[in-house]
Amino acid sequence: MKKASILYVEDEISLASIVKDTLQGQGFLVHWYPHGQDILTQIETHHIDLVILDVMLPKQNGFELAEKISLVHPDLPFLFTSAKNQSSDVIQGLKLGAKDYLKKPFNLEELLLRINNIISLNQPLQAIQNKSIAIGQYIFNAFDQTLIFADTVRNLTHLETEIISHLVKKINSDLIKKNMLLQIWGDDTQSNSRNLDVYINKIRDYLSQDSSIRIVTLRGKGYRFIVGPSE
Amino acid sequence: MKKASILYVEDEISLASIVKDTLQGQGFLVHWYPHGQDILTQIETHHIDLVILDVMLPKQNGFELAEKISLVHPDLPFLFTSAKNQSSDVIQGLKLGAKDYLKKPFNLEELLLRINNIISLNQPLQAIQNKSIAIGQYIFNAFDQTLIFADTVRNLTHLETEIISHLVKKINSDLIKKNMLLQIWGDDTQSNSRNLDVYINKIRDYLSQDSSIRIVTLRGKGYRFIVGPSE
DNA sequence: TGAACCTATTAACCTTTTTTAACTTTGAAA
DNA sequence: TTTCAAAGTTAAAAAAGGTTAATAGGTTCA
Repeated sequence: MKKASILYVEDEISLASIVKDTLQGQGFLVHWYPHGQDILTQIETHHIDLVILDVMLPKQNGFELAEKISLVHPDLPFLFTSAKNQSSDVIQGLKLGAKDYLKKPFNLEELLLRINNIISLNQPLQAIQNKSIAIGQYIFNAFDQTLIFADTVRNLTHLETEIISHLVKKINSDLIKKNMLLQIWGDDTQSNSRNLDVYINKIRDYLSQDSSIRIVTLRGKGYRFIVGPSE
Repeated sequence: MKKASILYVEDEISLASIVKDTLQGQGFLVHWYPHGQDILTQIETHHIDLVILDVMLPKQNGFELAEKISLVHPDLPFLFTSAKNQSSDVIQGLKLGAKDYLKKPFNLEELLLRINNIISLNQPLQAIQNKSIAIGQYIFNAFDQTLIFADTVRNLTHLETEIISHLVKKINSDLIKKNMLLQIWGDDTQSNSRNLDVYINKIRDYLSQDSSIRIVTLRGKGYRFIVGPSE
């Protein structure tokens, strides 16, 4: 399972360092910043699964930051930590769309549990390995590298399997092409991008016997893998 | 949208009554019980979307109850409310799989926000998926990327779809151009702004067959998408 | 070793979508 | 009424992706 990546904004250095170590100890990839400047750029360049924002930051406070972030990335989950412990503060935070609001001082174990709650909810499909899963009328098995349609078994290559796995993981939601390239080839060069195009073309062909399956192109962004009644 | 159904176990009658009224006022269907007996039967007979458990209950406490429930219904989300406010209690509750743990006394608005967080997270996709919506005499489907007028299906591009989605979301109210640019392109440069102008022009054309639909320009601000008799 | 085979990558050419550019119109402020 | 920025309109340019085929790279096995 891939490490979840957390963006953490906290200006208290001693606290930040403890939290960072704890999260890293649990296998998270942590990007820590003492202030909110250039946060949007950071989100663009790194793949981020969760944002943790302190509310009282120098200059731009956590609430303002959250608003900016969710404007551009409405599906990126975030939570607040804060010494502002009034009910009204908590409510303001939650209203902004925060998945949680932890009052300071918080217990580290509680933080971890709450993070796991958010992240696990956000990626419901996990262990695809060694399990056959249905894609419309097809049956896909990443371990066997097979795609079955009505008694016909098609043996897939490694990359075909890899790409279908990515599609399946993000079924009915958006796949960012750049992320796919990074995860599959390790870099997102122009030529890898063309390569992926070729594979998508091939996979579209493989899956063409069930018309309820579609790989929609989000030009300039990626793809959306749609499986379901299309009426 | 269907009413979400909540199972609520709380032995303090006066509190329970207030919470119940509040939840019902928000459109939830509430099943309240002062103790945990026969809860599993209740879950079998009614469809339940969320369980709220007080921790300190007579006989069987909330933790025990939660264990029993999640054994049989591992995907049914639950949260605790409790006057047991020790960190260790919270952690114990979360470890059992609770989606949240509210310390008493809690603010009712906070409760509502946290409930909404849990319930909306639990049904993230269906809502968007494959839902056609009427725009005057047109039918728009963001998922299929189609716009239908009297048997004629127009396939939309990704950006066209994106922009119409934004219009629809703010139907009959103001759309701030800057926000649209940020959400769609990630920045609000001059050239993206001209680009949006081009798309608005195109979409006005697409929607021109129903004269009750208008995209009014709010010069220097954005647009207002008006659908309805044009008094 | 090298021929047959399979997979991945690159290339070439085409189509569609998005962006940019250029020119026109509009509307608010001076 | 003049002026200028914002938005409308149209067309051309540029970029992304679709498609198909050729090439490269590596295994396997005689």
